[in-house]
Amino acid sequence: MVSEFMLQQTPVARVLPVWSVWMERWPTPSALAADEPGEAVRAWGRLGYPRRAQRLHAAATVIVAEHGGQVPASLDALRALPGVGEYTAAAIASFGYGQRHLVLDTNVRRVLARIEDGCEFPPTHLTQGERDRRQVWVPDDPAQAAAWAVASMELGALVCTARTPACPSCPVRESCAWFAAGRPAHEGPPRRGQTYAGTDRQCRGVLLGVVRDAAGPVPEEAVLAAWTSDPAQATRALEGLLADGLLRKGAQATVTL
DNA sequence: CACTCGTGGAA
DNA sequence: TTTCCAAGAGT
Repeated sequence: MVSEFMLQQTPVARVLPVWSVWMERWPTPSALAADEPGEAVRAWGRLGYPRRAQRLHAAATVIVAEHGGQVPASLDALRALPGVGEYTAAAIASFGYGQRHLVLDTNVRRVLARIEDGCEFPPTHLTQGERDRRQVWVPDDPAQAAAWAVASMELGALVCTARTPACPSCPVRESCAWFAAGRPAHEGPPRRGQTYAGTDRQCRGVLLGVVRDAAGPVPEEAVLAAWTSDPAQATRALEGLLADGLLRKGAQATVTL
């Protein structure tokens, strides 16, 4: 569950070291729940999207309060936990409990888009229709389904990659529609296009980083001073971080995690 | 459905 | 140097 949270939009290589330290410190949901949410945010380091740390801590609290400290096995119970969406719930139930679910992450979506649809990339947004069409790929036997979930994801992560897929060494290239079609390039508009420099997101990251890397409470003034290009934006970002509970007001105009 | 929310490494 | 993008979730 911890690794699934950390891997939401963050590469494996960057997650590994943080995950090791985290699991050493908080081996169980109750251990995490007993500590401060701010400590979870601090231990999150620079993995990005620190709200995931906050939600993981909140999920641990719910697990202790409602599930006896054990990560629930049912999809519905998992889905009800903060920070657990369709993918993460299916991943935990499948990888952790050997259940039969469609674990449809970005890797598997790409793999099946190529194999079945002959398209280089899946649509931008996941629809129920796509989900229905992929569901039939899941083996009937739960253990086989769980193994298939891991395998299809690994195939996408290591072989059938987004940029330069290793088709020559792909074990299923003979049954891949995209390969058979000569690997046609993606049609349509660019799939993404988000600038990051100068955004509120970057600003929030800078401000939170100041507090995260400090030993104790940081003067509000010092936090805002970390973003000089647009003071109004800094003020707005700080308010947002406080509203989100990622930062808290301390004594004497200071802020803490 | 569209938008927001971090970060850093590889192409 | 700029762009792309990595095991998504919540509003």
